Amino acid sequence: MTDRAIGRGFKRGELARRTGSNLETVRYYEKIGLIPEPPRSANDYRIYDEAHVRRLRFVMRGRELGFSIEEIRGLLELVDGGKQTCGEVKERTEHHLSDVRAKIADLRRIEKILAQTAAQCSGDAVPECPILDALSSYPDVGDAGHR
Amino acid sequence: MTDRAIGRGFKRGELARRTGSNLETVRYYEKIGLIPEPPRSANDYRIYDEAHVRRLRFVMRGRELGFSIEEIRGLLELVDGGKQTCGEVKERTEHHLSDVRAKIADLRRIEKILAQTAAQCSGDAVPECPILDALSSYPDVGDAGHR
DNA sequence: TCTTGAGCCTGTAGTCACTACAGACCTTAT
DNA sequence: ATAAGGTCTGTAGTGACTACAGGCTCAAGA
Repeated sequence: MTDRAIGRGFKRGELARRTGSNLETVRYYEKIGLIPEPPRSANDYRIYDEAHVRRLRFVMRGRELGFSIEEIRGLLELVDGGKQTCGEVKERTEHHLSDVRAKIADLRRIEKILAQTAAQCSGDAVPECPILDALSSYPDVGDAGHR
Repeated sequence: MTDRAIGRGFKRGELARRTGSNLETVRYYEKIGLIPEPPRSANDYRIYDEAHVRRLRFVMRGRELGFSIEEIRGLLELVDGGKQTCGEVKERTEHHLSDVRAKIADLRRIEKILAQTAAQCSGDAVPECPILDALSSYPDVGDAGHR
């Protein structure tokens, strides 16, 4: 192969390895336009460089912090547009932060219920089970769409 | 229709309304075997009764508490088996509780990073952005599969 | 030289837990 | 008579991947 001729590029496997991403995810991100289509070698292998590594790391870091693909796409547009105002980025980050905090609150509510219910339980080999009772009783049926 | 003739049964819409679930979700749960196939009226409408309401509420409550469909299926098998030992149920609940706590810990870590990063940001219309810098730097690449 | 294995290519299907829709049928009220 | 609304079916779409089948090229070992 002509890798050396093209110069310091590397293939998909190495990009995945360097970024800690899954091999298939690389192709997926390319398909949905999060990372650019790289040039190809003579035998149609994708050839990446350091810029691709940085881009993919940005995406992965965003995912790790719980941003959705579309949020990351938006952040990348700000970056690519050049006219990235820090204020805009900060606003989106804070919006996302409030999403995260809402999720935490939700999970804490669930944690509380589970812990309380489990504590009521004897753990014996008895057919009566307060946990199953708790699952069977369904409070505030008329809830207006929260998850 | 022969609803009254069949006696105190009701149709899918009312089951959904009574349980607060989505109309289509009822059919979905039936398809995957979480709630039993109800008898049908002459015109092929599903006819439910109070037992279906209880069953569906159990499922929905479990989902609200973050149990997966398969976990709920398992819980239902314990219930249906009759030989439900409270100990088994408690064990599963506590296992799930530890999942929930792990998720909370994860989200708190994320919350912290986001809050710190946003705090560093001036919010001005400046092209340099500490948030984008933070997203670009990708710590501990060699992470062994946690989400 | 042959062969084996690794790595890459493509497109497609599967995952989870729904949700939505199209097109047909039936019921109910006006 | 007709219009609105509920129900039936199967299928497709969501998000964010992940996995696989079937085929190609390439480098190294026997």
